[in-house]
Amino acid sequence: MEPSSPLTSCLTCRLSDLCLPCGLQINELEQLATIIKNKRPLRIDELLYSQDEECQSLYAVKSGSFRSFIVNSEGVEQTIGFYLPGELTGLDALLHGRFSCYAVALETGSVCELPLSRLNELCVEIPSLQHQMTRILSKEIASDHDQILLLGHSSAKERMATFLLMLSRRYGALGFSNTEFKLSMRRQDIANFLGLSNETISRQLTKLRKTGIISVKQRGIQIIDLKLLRSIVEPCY
Amino acid sequence: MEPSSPLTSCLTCRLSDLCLPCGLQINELEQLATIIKNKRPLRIDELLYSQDEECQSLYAVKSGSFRSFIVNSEGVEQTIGFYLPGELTGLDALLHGRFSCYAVALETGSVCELPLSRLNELCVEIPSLQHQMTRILSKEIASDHDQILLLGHSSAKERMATFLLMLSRRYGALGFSNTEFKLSMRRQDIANFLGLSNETISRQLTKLRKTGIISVKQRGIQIIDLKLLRSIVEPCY
DNA sequence: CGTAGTTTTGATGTCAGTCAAAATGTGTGG
DNA sequence: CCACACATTTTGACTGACATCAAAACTACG
Repeated sequence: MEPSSPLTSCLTCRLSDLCLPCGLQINELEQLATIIKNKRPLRIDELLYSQDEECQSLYAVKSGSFRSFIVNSEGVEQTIGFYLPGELTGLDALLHGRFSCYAVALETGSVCELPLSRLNELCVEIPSLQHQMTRILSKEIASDHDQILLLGHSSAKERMATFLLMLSRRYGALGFSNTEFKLSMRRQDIANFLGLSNETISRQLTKLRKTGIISVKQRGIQIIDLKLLRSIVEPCY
Repeated sequence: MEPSSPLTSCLTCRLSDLCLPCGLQINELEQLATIIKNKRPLRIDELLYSQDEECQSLYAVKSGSFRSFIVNSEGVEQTIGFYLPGELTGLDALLHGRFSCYAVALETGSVCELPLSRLNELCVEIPSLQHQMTRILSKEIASDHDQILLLGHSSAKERMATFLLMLSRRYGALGFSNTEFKLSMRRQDIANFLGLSNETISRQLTKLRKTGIISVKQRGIQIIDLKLLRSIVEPCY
């Protein structure tokens, strides 16, 4: 009998190169797999965790997609990011042991639950697991810095292009098409993420469609001219 | 004879509660102190490290202040943050081993250099040091999220107030006055950090001065009505 | 088929950017 | 100590990109 159900085993998971197991030996993977708890699938709009809630576990996205957002004292909501399969959520909770944002399912999806107490024990035992944790934390910081640059110094057009390119890259890394994908979030969510209004998102998508760079069918996006899309962000292209 | 010069010893450093040593035992502090290298003081505008440069060490600010910024492919500069004494820089380099931003001295200052190879060894030996590293990484993520919220959803007035309150809090934590301090950065740096123009910074400071909330004498700032300043950011105040 | 939610489109307003110039500060050499 | 050059900050006038408001079009789902 396996130490854990096949569904949660990191050994057979096709996401293992993107996720926490990256760089681990087989016996270490087995150890990691033993601490993972199954969480029942979440449905659209279901909360994975809430801001200020005590953080007992981190969560790795197994399927579906999630949106994280913070709410400030005035009730203003800011979408911080979107999580796709293989990505780890809740890293900002390691400071005080409480989640500093909400995470909500954008579609039906599932996660691997990693109880913090056991994860911490394992990190002491397996230095390469600790190392991978540190790399994931550092990656989050680097990508937050990119987001700060985007929000501080880009036009609506550049933000829209950057957003589509970011999804393209991440879907590509997952083995999906990097030119054709379905948005799991509403226009409103994209707008909030990019610091724009949903009307502006709509208009920018229309412009990109009319110039033949993309095709838009509701949530379905097809990137027709990837180079031209890149040139919006990097004119040297 | 001491294992390291008194200047770099974490045992006597008044910043130890804010910095990497937080939560460590005395013997662990001694170990940490042995790996710290002295760096000669940096003068204004001197680079501590550069974007894309190989990261051999992290740096903890000992005195003075630093500005970190990234430059995108178009040459656009975005100030990511300001580092005050007790704060650790270069955390975004842990992913690929290269700095992903520049760090420059805003005034004469000095740093403790922490060679990564030795720091990593020590983290394996001392779990509470590793834990503190993780907390510092998580703190950086949480504060980046706050910055994303600020850039995505705040007016110029709110950004200016938030910036002053952030400095007030951090100077306070260092044991300095939280109502009277000298800005070490130019208006242009503040503007770039907040995603605004330097003219807007100037105008916002003038407005705050005229309403009696602060007094401005060049780089010298005095917060006259802290509550009123807070109420700009949190109306419930 | 009808209702509710989402997206698109259009008209108008505003906050902050840009440009330009004046005011103030800083540093250097005589 | 002063005079000059240069950098930074402030102020004013104008502009423009995106927000806001409003309504229509589209989609989804019972």
